[in-house]
Amino acid sequence: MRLNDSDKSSSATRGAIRAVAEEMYAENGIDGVTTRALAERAGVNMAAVNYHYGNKDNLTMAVFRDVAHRTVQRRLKNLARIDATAQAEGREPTLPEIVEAFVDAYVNEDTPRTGVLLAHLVLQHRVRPSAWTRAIVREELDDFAITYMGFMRRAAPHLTEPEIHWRYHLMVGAVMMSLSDQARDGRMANLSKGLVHPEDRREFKDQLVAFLVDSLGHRRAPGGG
Amino acid sequence: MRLNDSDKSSSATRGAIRAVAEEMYAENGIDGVTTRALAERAGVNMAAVNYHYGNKDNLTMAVFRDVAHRTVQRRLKNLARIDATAQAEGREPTLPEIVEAFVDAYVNEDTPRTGVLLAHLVLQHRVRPSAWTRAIVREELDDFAITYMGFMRRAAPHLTEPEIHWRYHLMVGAVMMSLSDQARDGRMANLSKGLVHPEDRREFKDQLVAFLVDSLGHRRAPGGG
DNA sequence: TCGACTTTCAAACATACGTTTCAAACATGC
DNA sequence: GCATGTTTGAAACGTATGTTTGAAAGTCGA
Repeated sequence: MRLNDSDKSSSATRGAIRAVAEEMYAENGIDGVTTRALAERAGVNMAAVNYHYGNKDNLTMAVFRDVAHRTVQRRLKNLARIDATAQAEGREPTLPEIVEAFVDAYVNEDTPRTGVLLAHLVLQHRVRPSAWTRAIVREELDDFAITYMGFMRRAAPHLTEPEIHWRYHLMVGAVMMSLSDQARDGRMANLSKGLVHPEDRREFKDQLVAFLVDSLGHRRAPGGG
Repeated sequence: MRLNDSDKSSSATRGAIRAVAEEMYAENGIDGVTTRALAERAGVNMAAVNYHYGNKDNLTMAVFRDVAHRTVQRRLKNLARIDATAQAEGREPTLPEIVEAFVDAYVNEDTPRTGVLLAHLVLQHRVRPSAWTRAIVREELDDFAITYMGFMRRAAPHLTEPEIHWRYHLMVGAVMMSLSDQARDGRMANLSKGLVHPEDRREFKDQLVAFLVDSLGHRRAPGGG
């Protein structure tokens, strides 16, 4: 028996566990997945999870670290492209451009579960922060946040430095909550009696971008009152 | 032994349980409070929880239903006052007015834990919906949402009907997440290296209102692109 | 075919939690 | 003061979960 998992990467069992974990986390949330249910659905013995991943937290962390990493990479690529275009045209990136670069990872066709999974991670970290959620947020997401705020600064130069921070976090909050509502066919569809369709990627993207661009586009008098 | 709790309302034990539950839910989150820890901190036997409340879910539901109810009542009162003033002046309520009516329940001095608790409820409902979270959301919050959207419609007549729904939910999402960050001395304070102070009620309110008013104040071209 | 290593499996294990039990303490009306 | 109903208390219970165990099965090179 080996505890080091560096050599077990090609096992079919290991892969099945990983794939099913991602599915189930997206469907049931992080606390809603038990080792037993996971093993059964993957057609695998329960002990295999511990054999291949050491323990359940390790598996969970692997899944979500990967999701976070892929999301950030995609966004950084988007931002780099936008930056290049803007520079070539002798201007700064625009707000709609950078907002779209942010939400793209969620509304994109080829990464269907990404948004829901990342929302689960972030909400879990808020509802019940743990060692592994903290680790992922710090190691995979924090740097990107700083980078993104740099772009916000350039695209919305009227915002003060505190406003940049506040609005970045408010923006992330709005997006995460809307993703979690989209996930479990939710409150919004319900209250609107079918008027809005959160599961429609196009509508989702349009409404999200519109809201976010507006929310970043103007400045109030500071200190107000 | 009585299972009906209508007569046990005046017990000191019952009150202690309830008070400590509210404290602990605000501090540790909903899943972070065990019957044992609660009983110990309240200086009460574990069985008292079940004796006075039937079971733990009942207690939790009582706490959060009350928080939700009080929040909604306060907001309705705010909106009624705003409406009266506006009508007297022959105009519609303004966006800053109705946004402030919304966030007031959280930034107010005399209800310090309200915001954090309600955020825990809403996030819990998203992360892990259960019978009792669903019941509270439906019975205490949904009606208010409809009412509030009515005010949004009047204060922001340029928004289409779907936009009203989308932006209400995006707005709620942003607020809930910012409250949960304020709660556990959080990511925002951290990333900004002390530049912003989410625990400062005044700053919190100003930034929140500014963000929300902007996010509701303008309309993008629908369908975009 | 053998032997060493890896992987799978059913079962047992440890633990944390909400809940129940039942007797003791308490309160209250007569 | 006693009988009756209420509240408290320590301990036991049931259950769900992640984890460990030890043997069986599989893999593969010599």
